[in-house]
Amino acid sequence: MISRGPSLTERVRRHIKEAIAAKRFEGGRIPAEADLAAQLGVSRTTVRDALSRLEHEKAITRRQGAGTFVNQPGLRIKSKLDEIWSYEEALKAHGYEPSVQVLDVRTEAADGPTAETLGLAEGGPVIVTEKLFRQDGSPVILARNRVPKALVAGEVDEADARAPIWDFIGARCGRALSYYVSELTPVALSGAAAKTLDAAERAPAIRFDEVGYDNGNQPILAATSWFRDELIRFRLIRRRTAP
Amino acid sequence: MISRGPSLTERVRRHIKEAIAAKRFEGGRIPAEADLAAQLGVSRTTVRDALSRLEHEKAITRRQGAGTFVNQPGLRIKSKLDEIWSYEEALKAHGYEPSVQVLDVRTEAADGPTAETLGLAEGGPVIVTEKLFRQDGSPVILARNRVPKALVAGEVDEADARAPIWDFIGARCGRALSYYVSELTPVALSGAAAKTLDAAERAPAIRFDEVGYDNGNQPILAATSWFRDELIRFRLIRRRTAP
DNA sequence: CAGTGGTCTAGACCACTTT
DNA sequence: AAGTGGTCTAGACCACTGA
Repeated sequence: MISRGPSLTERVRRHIKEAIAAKRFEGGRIPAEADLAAQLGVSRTTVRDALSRLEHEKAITRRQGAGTFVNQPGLRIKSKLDEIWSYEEALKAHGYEPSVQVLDVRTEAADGPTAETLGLAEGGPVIVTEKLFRQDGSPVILARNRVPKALVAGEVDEADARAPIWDFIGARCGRALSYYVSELTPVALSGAAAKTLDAAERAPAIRFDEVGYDNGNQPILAATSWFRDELIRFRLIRRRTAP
Repeated sequence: MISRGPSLTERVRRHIKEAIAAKRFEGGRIPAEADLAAQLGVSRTTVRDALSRLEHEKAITRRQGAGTFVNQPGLRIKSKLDEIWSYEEALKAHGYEPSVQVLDVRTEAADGPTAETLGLAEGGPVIVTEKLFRQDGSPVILARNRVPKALVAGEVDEADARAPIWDFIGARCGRALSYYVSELTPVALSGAAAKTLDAAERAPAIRFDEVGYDNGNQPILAATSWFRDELIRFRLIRRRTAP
């Protein structure tokens, strides 16, 4: 049967996911929805909802008339670009133990573009934190986060800044980061960024310009990050979408 | 009522999508699921399925207990990286009329890595096409596609190669491209690639290394593309996923 | 508290794939 | 023809939001 947990659908999803991980499905074929429902003692709708979630995670493939199948491991990619939520986790997925160094925490006046993206008056105070992520001692990611000071309760010190940014926002702003809209630009590292990342002048890198939104689609975070690519690589899955 | 079309759910989805585009929902608030169901004369399940699809496309946001809301236009991004399916379409979304130039069509022996990703014997013949996409005359994307010759019916000429690659595969290989797994690397353009793209030596760019799969998760396409970023920019939405 | 989306059931028929 | 996922219905109760 199924272990306890949140919703029935979610428990069914985890149950199937565990079975996939344990390779309990012969030939990668998952039993028919009706069979699963009978086995687990739930309705077919519940099974279908669970399978839909797994399909969306690219864990399985459904083919009408044919059946439901476990995806190849290559498809179940770690550190998919669109699912990265924490740089620490992304680096861990690459097999290294990351370390975080807080370079700076300061309050400054928002410049024009920042004020605009965050919906502030120009010059309104923002808290800026800069962090450097290392892998085996080598700097890999440089991140600069900007949060409106008005949203943050209390003062911010280095220890606060060390936590992942969404933890910080959840704890200190009374709301949760829901998603990022990210823009991705290839750059040649230079000056301070190159030095901080211990990279050659004009070394190729990727810059992320991101805006973080809360559940109500209000912008609460403006972030810029630089990635050295020798040590971290991004993958994603592209699918056709309906018109 | 609802216009004719594929499935009821899909028709409901399009109906709602049109209403969103026409701004027929006051204050961006979409009626309650039960109301929509009654209005359209379908079950609430059908409405929910349609809304789920729209939610996945980031067209709407659902908040339990509160309601369903139209997303801000900024969220409904064009040319999202994970939804790009045709470079022509992506360029059009940037507001330019793209042109395509076929640089080369040839048959060659697969090298080791290509043979491995495509599941061929080493040295097995692959058809290679190289295409250059321009925007207002400026080269923007250089794409190199490799397809196993055994999959392709008949000979391939420039006119065949001019079509989008999935059209070509659908028409000539008897199967459909279902999705890509893409790896993204920042590079400094040099040599032939820099020259072809009319870019400065060591100009920053992004290289895509991709494998295209069919419905049965079989690899049928190995592609490499280079993008000049001055003219095209990529965005994506990052969301938290369930553990 | 009323209203909303979230979960869940039981059952029916259809479209497609495989044998 | 048998078996599979896809669609659709009608109805129930729960969890959460907001006034």
